[in-house]
Amino acid sequence: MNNQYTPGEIEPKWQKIWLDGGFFRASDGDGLKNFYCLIEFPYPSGVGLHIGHPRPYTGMDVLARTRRMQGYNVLFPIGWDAFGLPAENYAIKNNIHPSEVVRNNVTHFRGQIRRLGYSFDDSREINTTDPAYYKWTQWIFLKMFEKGLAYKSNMPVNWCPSCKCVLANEEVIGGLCERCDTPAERRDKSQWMLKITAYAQRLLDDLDLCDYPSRVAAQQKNWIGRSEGAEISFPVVTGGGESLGDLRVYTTRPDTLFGATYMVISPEHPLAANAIVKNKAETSDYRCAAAKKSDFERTELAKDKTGVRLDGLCAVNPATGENIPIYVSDYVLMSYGTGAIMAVPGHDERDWAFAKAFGLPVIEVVAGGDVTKEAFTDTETGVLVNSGFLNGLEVAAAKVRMAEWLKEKGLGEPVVRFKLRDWVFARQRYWGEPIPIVHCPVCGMVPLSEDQLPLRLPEVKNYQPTETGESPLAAITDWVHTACPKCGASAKRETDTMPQWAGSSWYFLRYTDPNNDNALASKEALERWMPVDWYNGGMEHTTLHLLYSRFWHKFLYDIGICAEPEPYKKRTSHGFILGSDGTKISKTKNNGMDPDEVVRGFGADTLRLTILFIGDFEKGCQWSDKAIKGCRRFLERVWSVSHAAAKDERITPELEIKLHQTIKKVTEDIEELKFNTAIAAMMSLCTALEKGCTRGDVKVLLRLLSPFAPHLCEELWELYGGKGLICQAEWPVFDPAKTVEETVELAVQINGKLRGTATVPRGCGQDEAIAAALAIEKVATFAGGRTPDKAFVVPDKLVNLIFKG
RNA sequence: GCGGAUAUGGUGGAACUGGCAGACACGCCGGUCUUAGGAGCCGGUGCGAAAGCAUGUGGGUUCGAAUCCCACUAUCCGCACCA
Repeated sequence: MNNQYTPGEIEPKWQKIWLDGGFFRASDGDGLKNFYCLIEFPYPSGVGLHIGHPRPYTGMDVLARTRRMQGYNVLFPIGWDAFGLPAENYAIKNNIHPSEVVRNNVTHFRGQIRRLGYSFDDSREINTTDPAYYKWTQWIFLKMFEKGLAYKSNMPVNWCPSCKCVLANEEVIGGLCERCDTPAERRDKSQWMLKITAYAQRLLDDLDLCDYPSRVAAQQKNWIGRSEGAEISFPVVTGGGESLGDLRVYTTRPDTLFGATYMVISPEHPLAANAIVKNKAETSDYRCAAAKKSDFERTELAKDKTGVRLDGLCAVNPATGENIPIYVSDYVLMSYGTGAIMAVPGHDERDWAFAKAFGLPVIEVVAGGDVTKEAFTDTETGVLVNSGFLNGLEVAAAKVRMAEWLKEKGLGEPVVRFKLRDWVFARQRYWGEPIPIVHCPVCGMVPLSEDQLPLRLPEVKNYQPTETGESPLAAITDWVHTACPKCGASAKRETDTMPQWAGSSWYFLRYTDPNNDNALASKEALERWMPVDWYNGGMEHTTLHLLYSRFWHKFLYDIGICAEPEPYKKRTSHGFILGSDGTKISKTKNNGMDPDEVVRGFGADTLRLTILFIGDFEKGCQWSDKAIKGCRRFLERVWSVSHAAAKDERITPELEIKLHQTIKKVTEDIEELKFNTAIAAMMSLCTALEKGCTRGDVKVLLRLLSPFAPHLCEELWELYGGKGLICQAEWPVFDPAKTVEETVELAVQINGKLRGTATVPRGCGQDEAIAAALAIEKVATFAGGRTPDKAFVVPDKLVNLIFKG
């Protein structure tokens, strides 16, 4: 008999059997209990799988395998998010076509993933760079164009000088390019935009329909950034009293209008370039200096307030009727609100700092603080003062009263604002979906018709990004020059491509029907599988992919493609995994692990177990080689105990309670992604089995363990289990009555201090428990015949006896 | 500054709804088998000689607090001149 556990042999064996048998293919049959379980599909980079991948994949694989054993028809797909800069940069460096780079990387990834024994549905693999796939990415874009949600606009965008490409706001982290940490510059460019802001309110409201962790929901809420306030008009006049129209401001504190002692406009505001301004040279210098600053510099230098007064102009505070000066300062952003503010230095920190720097008056209009020392920004406790008809009101009431007053006088109205900006949706690079729009000198922007999709990426010799900010596609004249689909005149194609986020914004829909050529997916398939039951992914995608894909899905819902307003029923997030030294994994530091190496050395099952055992799935954790050994040891023990088990199939009564307890624990822990404690429970069960057990006992453990260590369990199931494969076996069910012992140990305390334990029958009454506690020698000695003054009994848990004096 | 989280032995980490803190594992110590052990198996292992003391710090509530409340500190993540 083979008594050696040899993962190197049994793992490839089972991987082949699973694949050949198609055991993990989801069925599109009717009347089944369906479960759609999703991981974020990987970007197939050249270096292959790294430590970050196996953790979420293994976690979700455990869930998928468990669900199948519980009788569900499970969709657990994988695909490749393969457009994007790294493949293109690699292609440039090594002079290989990006599509070939992707093909090689995918082959590598697929092999690595297979060697880890994941139960992905191999028949539904998708690839965002496949024209049959991106046809539908382009189709969705055209639908958005049709509805006015995709538009071209000339506006300041984030430009990465290193990637030579624009970035979405979400891709700029602290002023730096997310990908290469180069400070992003601001450039004025005509760009394709998607009007995600049109969905801001719904993206916020519908968070209530989703089961998201609080940190995810909070982060999205924050990013959408809703605020309620008012827009107010301030008349602008020249020194001579001549009217120049109104200056509109947005404020969340209309109640403080009486305290507005000056105004500030952004350097980009049209009024800053007004011809009537007397100190034109000075203001113009300031505007140029601000324009030159990158966003990075503008935020880094944030705290020092600079600015220039517009001489020859002033505004009129509509509440007080007083003339107040207007300044230009870069602490006011053109991109939020109206690009102009009323400054209330008494009650806004930034205004206070500016007023101090420029010697401007500070007026207290909300009592409660000391505005000579700092701005008083509290809105809960203050009462209005120096504010005419608002005097004596609390802030909330003052806001209401002011809104009425503004409406009466026609000076302003309530407004809701969001921090969320529209999505910059074009990149000046080669390796992305071509935007299916033609620029016609006669008709303007003309969309391709549906039958002209997919618009394929042309072959090029040179993918180098250009210094001018034009896409490499612009150099392919054959491709660029085309006939207008509408009038036939000679026209030019759009040469920008879509960002990497395009393909991933709807991929989960394609899995439901991956080969459909007539629709992005059939209605039946979408209804069968959507919404995704459980989507696990990384926190880093909360404001990017998660928000973008919710937006696209809502749009598809609006045009009748999808039946549900939200794509994901439940979202969880695995913690970030750090290197063995507690820092971010990096190749140079050699603090990570190579999955292939661990598979070779210990086996895939050991790797799967280790990566889940190492800590709480949803919290961050540190990779450590130490844990591998213990997990491999455990599998060896399962191997030996299975061989050593008595041939009897009946369960041993002594173990029965432990078995039911473990089934309960493992089943419940998997639902909560508490894989680490589930594994601990199985280790403990294994220890119990080692003291003597039957094959029936072992079979319970094998089924519980099989989602975690599927190869080993298949092998042992084949040897001792019985019919079929363990991946198709039934998940064990526990009997709640059998999870509890007949007797329990009560903790016995005297005056709150633990003094011993007493064994009593489960469910015994108070008096019996107290009597048992008093019977303990130590307690009896202490009591010396006295009865306790008081006693607290927690049934089946604890007795606390109180003796006074 | 705002929002979200975390803090428990030598280490990774457990602990239901307030009820025996340290499950499970690593490491370490001892034993055993062995020509040998960086293998296996068995036993021990929070600190303290003990009374006792222990869940980042300081208070509080309670018969009883890792858990609840208040005030801090430290670390991590996200956002940040958003009016």
